[in-house]
Amino acid sequence: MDLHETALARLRADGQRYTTNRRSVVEQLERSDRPVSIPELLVALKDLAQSSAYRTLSVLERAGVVRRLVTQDEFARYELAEDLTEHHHHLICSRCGVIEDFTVPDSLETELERILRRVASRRGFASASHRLDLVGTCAGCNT
Amino acid sequence: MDLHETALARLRADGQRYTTNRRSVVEQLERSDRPVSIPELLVALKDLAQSSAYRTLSVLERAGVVRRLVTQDEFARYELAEDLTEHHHHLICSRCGVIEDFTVPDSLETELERILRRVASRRGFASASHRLDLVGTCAGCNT
DNA sequence: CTCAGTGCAAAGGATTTGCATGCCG
DNA sequence: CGGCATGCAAATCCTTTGCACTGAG
Repeated sequence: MDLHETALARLRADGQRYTTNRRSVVEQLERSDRPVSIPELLVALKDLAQSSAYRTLSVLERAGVVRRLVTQDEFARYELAEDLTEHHHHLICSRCGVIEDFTVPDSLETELERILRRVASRRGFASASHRLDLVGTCAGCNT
Repeated sequence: MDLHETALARLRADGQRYTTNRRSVVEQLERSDRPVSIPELLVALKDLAQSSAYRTLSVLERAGVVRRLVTQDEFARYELAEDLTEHHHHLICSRCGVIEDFTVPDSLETELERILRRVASRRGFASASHRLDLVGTCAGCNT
């Protein structure tokens, strides 16, 4: 199924429209291979007002189209929802805040899932997803 | 080595003192079995001013005594630095923001480390540590 | 046409900071 | 004693919100 059709469907299900602004934001996230902060988004989409960016992303998040990431960085970052992309993890630079995507072998993922499911049920946590990040300093910041 | 001696040593190394306030904060974190937010800290330590809490934790973080965690929650949370406690992971409640600790089998940790080390070096990331969290809704929020 | 979405500017709220005071080393 | 840490209050800055206008359906 197409990304935009899915986005449209999810917004509709949430009583929302799929407007030009919202489509632009989704397209921008699709174009990027890493989570995007709002300042970055505003640079890429000159006609988007800051408040609209916040509002749009908030709506898209509630509809399950995007996911909000919070890091040590000063800004929050957004990416397409997990089920609209490939399951992946993040390399986070603790110096400049940039985030890159990476994946691990399926065998490890499966093992992880199995163990985490057990932990969750033991603690009474519901419908848990996991998050595996690598934190360090990126190539750029090391030089 | 004792926790407070280590804290003292690390602060000294950073040109800082280990004052009463700072010791109280470290003790409070030691006492808690989960990361603590600043509002929580202020309740536990009535005599601590809010600005001092922020400043103290900032100093302790720079000295490598505590670690700052950021979640979707409105407040940041702090815990003792990884090497002062046991290596562990977090169950994060996306509803109320509470964080609980958990551990996974050594075999999985080892496997994780091995693979992540490979990913990091391939991407030019330096001295990376990892972070594995479970996100869901806690027992309290499910009822 | 109607109402949700948008832009602008102002408000919110966690966190940071300036400054005077007090305590640690 | 001298300078760093602390408290108080004010300032910052990301994010949210009020309001009037515009555009989608």
